[in-house]
Amino acid sequence: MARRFILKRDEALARPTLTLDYAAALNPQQYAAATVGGGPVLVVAGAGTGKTRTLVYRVAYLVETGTPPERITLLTFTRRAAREMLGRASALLDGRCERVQGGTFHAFCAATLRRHAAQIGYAPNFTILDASDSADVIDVLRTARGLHQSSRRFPRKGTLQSLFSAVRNRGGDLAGTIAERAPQFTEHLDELEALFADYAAYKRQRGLMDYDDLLLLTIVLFKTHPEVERLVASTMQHVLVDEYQDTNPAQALLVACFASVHHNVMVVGDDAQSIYRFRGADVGNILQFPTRFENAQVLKLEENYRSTQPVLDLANHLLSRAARRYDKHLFTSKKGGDRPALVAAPDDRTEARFVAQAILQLREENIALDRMAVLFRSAFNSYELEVELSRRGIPFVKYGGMKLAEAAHIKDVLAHLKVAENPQDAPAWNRILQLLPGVGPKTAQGIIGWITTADGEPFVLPENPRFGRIAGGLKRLFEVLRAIQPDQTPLVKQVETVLAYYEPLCKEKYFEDFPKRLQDLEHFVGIAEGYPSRAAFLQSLALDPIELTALGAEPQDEDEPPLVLSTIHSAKGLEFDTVFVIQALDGVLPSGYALKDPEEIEEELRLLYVAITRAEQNLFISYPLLRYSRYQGDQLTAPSRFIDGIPDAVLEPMQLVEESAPPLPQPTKSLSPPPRALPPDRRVQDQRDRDASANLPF
DNA sequence: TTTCCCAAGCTTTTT
DNA sequence: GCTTGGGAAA
Repeated sequence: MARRFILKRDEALARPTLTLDYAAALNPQQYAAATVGGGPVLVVAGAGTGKTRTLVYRVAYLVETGTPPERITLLTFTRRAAREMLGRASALLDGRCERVQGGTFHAFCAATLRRHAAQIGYAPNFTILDASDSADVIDVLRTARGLHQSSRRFPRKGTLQSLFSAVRNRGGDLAGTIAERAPQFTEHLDELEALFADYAAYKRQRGLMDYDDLLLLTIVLFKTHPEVERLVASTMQHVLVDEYQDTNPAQALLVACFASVHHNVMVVGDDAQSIYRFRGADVGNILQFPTRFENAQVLKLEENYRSTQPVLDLANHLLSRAARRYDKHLFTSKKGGDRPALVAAPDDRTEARFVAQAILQLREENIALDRMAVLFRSAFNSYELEVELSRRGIPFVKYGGMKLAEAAHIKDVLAHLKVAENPQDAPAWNRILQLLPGVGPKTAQGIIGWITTADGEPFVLPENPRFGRIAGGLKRLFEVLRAIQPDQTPLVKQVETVLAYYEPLCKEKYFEDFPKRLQDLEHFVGIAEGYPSRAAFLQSLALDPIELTALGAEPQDEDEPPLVLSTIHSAKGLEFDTVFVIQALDGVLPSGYALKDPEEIEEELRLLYVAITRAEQNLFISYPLLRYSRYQGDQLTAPSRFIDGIPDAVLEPMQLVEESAPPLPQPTKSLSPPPRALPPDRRVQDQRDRDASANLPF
């Protein structure tokens, strides 16, 4: 290691006057973490122990004690989290905290790579591929090799993409990954290897990077150009990493790089809340932090400020069932609180009715809608509930699931912008060319081959008789591209230009639900307004995707902040007064896919743990006894193995009872239709009789 | 070569 | 319920 020279602090700053009273605002453990000196620090923070608060105060403390805010880097899991923390720190202290560098690993790496692209043989305008873009690229390459028509079944593009990604973000090799995750494809290993290599070469050649590249190429950049690593690391006087339990090996390595000059790195996390193993996250990172970083201090936050003791009792109970022991026992000094309730509903629809009614009832008790959340394993688990909420006019937003930029029509528009930004972006070309009538995969490939190898002015169509049939369409497309090419044109103008061209095509392609899509497109213009440039816009959409469904929220009750529906993954780090966990079924939570691997089942258990520890006051876990399945009609279900057999003293069974129907009005002679059959009012009744609830006849 | 139609297959979580 | 893949018509 290089010799170190420690710069003394400026005299004026040596004894700073702190404007915040840290000791009063924080408990002793939080205070210790927020004000700890330099060096590597691991903060193990159980759920609800004020981790975010501590980080916010940590940022403020560093700024107050003289660290220039732009020398502090706060790495978070989503950009939303970074924004929120820096906003809170600013509110606490002053605007200086806004200048703290904050964001995700991916965003930070993308920015670094743009600055130093040339050093790894990329142009700075490289395009970022999201997972489905990347699958599309793989699909084209697969077809080019003729693998799609191999006699034995060959994995699909999505499967290939996730396999390739798994190989790269776990640092293994293809053969091993296939053996472990998809042994049925072992016979295709040679072809897969070749395709994998094609994919890497193709991206490099066309200036494309997928999510894994952002991290891995940054590491390559650092390793091949140590001076860049030093440069970057020397600007990072303090590195703070949130949700460290969900970092993958590449991210852990990056943290080490970032901290390689100043060694001031604080990582915060909770091994019991690690829920991104499927994405390559490795709990080992947090467990091995003390060995990886010399002289690391380990601090703990243990007292829970979020939840009532009954909620924590359930959380603790759940963790005690894990095969791996977690060194956690959450406690609170809060008194009182209701036992979490377990609700067995006869079917999905009744479950949805129960949740909707309970929400209305709680709202009557003055709990704001946005202080309540409904959490579930997978985005589609809430469909039934969404219908019910809409029917009752309860406003909601949904997080998780489909992203705006994943909708086909939005991808189409984006592809035009991407081509303008990076004319080498073959997958984007492929998309926009195939929108033209008469252009299919083959023609598109031909044109792309010609475009991406042609020198000189992009978007100028030569006189080429081969394109006769489609010349008109191509000509209009190229006019649009030329019009938007310079990024000096205001972004909104660019988007509008593309839309004017695209809308007729869109109408043609998606005739049935064109109006709905048109709405999204108009919304999309509104989003574009917030960005200074096309480049910034594209990067932001790739790295901080906007929830499609969050936009769809009915704005009918503009002034009432909406109820939150969210996948458990997307609810990470949030808290709510009341939480409903729905569809707590075996095969859903834990997911059916997880059942073959004990490690994965354990991750599902942690997922439920994360869900229930979001609750401050009220917690309801519900499941339907019958579920409608697309192939098999109604199916009997089993409650999640995680909640099965938890003592009533910890998780209280609650029975749903239908209000008895009002007496039927006497039929009259007139044939006027009966009054619109509104479903009778229902009551939630609390009964102790668990067995009766198991076979509700209704 | 494109496009249309039908059958088959599968369906998680996210940067 | 939706996407993907195959086959056949245009």
